[in-house]
Amino acid sequence: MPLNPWKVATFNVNGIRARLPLVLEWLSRERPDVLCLQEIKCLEESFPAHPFMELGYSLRVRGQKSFNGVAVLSLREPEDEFRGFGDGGEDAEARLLAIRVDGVWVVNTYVPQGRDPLDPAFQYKLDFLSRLKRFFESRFHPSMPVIWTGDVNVAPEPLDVFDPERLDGEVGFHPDERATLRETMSWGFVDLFRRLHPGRKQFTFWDYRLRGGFTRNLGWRIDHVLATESLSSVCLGCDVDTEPRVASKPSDHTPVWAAFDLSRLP
DNA sequence: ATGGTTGTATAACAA
Repeated sequence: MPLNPWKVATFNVNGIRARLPLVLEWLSRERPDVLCLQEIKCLEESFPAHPFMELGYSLRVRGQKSFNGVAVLSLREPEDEFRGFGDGGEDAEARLLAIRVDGVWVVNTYVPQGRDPLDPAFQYKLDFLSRLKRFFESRFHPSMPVIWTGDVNVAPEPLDVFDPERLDGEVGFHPDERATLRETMSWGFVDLFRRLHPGRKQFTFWDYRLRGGFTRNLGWRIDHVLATESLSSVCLGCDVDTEPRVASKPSDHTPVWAAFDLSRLP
């Protein structure tokens, strides 16, 4: 590792106010250059900004009362940002927040969960993923250093769910979602975790409702750090940190991080 | 088990 690896991390916190001590502890220890949060479940004015600022982070928050909500923390001040798609379409749900910092675009998304393949929310999820591809096409170029990260709510491959036979066709592991995710990723994204750890079964989310779900490893890999080729080529590591998932009062997700040597960017 | 738990508008959703 070089002296200054540049680190980005993603964490679906399932309520930032309920998770504040856990997130602060993890952030103090890991000190990523950028931390993307999803499901903060509060308005921007209710986000506990001060303890993060005391740790030296700049904050961008796109909040929503009770549901959804995303935030991006960064050690340096963002150089630019996108709050929502900004494409003229519906932008009421707080699910997208992007910043450019240290010359890297970091796009943080909380992709709709989809509820059930027969629910209208499922099509909304597919539409969100398609709209994201158009967002990437219109704002960036695949030759740029771009990271798409967050809770994507789709397990890409059978290895990414605890029981691929039983879960085939369920929300989160439906062929249509997997195909739509591939289509959006085809703009120019590499799944860093899978590229670095082929064949490894490692989840990022374990449903609270399955008793002993974490211990029995009944999980899903649905939180991702996806990067364009230039960043992928200087990636130093990408892994899942399960420690916050076994702490007291855990989120149902756990952080995923990736490190890069930006000085070697082509 | 059309179950289970958790966070938020502390009632009923959403996940």
